[in-house]
Amino acid sequence: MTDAARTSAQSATKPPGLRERMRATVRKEVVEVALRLFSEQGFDGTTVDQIAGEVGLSRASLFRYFGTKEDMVLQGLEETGRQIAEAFAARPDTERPWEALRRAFDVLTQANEQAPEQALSYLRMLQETPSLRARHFEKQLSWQAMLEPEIARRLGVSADQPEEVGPNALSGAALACLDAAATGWVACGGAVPLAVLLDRAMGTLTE
Amino acid sequence: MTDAARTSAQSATKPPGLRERMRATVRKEVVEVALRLFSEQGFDGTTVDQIAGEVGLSRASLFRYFGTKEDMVLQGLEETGRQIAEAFAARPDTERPWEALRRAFDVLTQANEQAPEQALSYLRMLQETPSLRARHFEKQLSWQAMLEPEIARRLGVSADQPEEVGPNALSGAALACLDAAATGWVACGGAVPLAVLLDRAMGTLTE
DNA sequence: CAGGTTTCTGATGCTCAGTATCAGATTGAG
DNA sequence: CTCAATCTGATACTGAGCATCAGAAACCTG
Repeated sequence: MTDAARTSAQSATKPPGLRERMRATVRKEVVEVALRLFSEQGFDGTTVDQIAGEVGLSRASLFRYFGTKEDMVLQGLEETGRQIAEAFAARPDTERPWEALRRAFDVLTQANEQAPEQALSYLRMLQETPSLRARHFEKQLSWQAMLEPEIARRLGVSADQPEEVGPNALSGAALACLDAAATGWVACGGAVPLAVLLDRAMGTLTE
Repeated sequence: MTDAARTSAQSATKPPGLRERMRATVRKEVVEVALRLFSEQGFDGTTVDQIAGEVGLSRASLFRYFGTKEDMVLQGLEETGRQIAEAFAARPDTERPWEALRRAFDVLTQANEQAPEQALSYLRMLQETPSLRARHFEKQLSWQAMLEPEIARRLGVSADQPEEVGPNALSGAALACLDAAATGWVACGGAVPLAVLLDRAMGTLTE
C-alpha cells in the first residue's frame, strides 16, 4: 500500500524541482482522500490514522504536511483569500470600498456556482462541524488581514494604527455578510444563487 | 485539600435549593481559579488537572460542570449575550436597527470601562490564545442567534426563512464591529475608550 | 559520479483533552 | 426511614498533536 502510493506519486514527476513536486502531489492527494472520507463518515468520525493509512503515509509524516486535521480541508482557503484580496486591489478606485469588496467576492460566487453540488456539501460540512467552523473563522481573520491594507489605503487612513478601527470593521462586516449569504445558500439548498444572497446581505448594510 | 474546599463551599449555603446552590458556588469558584491560573501560566500552559486539583474536584467531575476547558472562561459570555439581546429589544422602535444595536452594546462598554484593567487582560487572553479565540467566535454565533429575531421584527421580515439573510448579515456585521473595537481597544492598551472605538467602527459602515 | 549535507520518513512514546463506565456516597421526597 | 435520583471519584479508553531518533532518499559540489 505504501509502495503503491509512492510509485504512483513518483511516476507523475519528471523535470524541475523534484522534491517540491512530490510534496505538492502528496498534499493534493491528502486533501482528496480527506474530503472523501469526511463526506462519507463525517469529520469527527474520521481519524487521522485512517487518512494516513489510505494515503500511504505514517501519521507523523502526515502532520508534517498539515499541522492540524482541520488544515487538510481548510488550507485551500488561504489561497482563496489571496485571490479575493487580489481581486479587491484590482477594482477601480472610483468604487467605494464596500462596492469593491462585493465585487471581489465574485471570485467566490463564481467558483461556487460552477460546481454547486460540491460547494454545497463542502460548506455544509464546514457549518455543521463545530471544530471546522471554529478554524474557519480563524481563516477569515487571515482574510481580514489580507484585505485591510487596501481598505486602509482607500479610506485614506494609515494601517497598523491601533485606534484606526475602520479597516478592521469594514473587512469584518463584509465577511460577516459573506458568511450570512453562505449560510442562507446552504439552508435553501442552493435554490437562490449565492450572488443574489450576497447582494441582499451586503445591501442591508447600506440601504 | 478536597475536604477544605468542600467545607468552605458547604458553609456558605443553608436554606433553599441546596444542591443547586452548591453547584452555582462551585461553578463560580472554578471560574475564579481558572482565570487566575490562566493569567499566571497562560491558557495552554495550564492543565485541567491543575484546575481540578486546586478547586478540590476530580477531573471527571470538573468536566460535568464545564464541557470544555474553554467554557470555564467563556460560559459567562452566554449571560452577557442575553443581556445585550435584552437591551436591544428594549430600545425604542424609532431607532434604526443599527443604531439600536450600537446602544445595546453599551452593556459591554460600560461593564468594561468599569473595570478596565481586568477587562483588558481578559480580552488580551481571548485574542492571544488561538483555541479561545476560536470558541469565542462560536459564542458570538449564539449572540447572533439571540439578536436575529428582534432584528427580523424591526426589519419587517419573517425570521427563520433561509433566503432572508438580512438579520444574519446585520447581526454579524455589528458583532464584527464590536470585535474590531475590542481589538483596537486592546491594541492601544485602553488609551481610547471602547465606546469611542465602537462608534468609529460602526460609523464606518453607515458613513 | 562520489562525496557530504540537508531534508524527509516511519517508528516510538509521550501529554493532554474529552468520553464512558461503575460503584459508593449524598441529597431529597414520600 | 426508605427509596429513587443525583453527584462524586476512580479507572480506563480514544484521538490529536508534539518530540525524538535512526535510516533513507534527494540535493549540491567538486
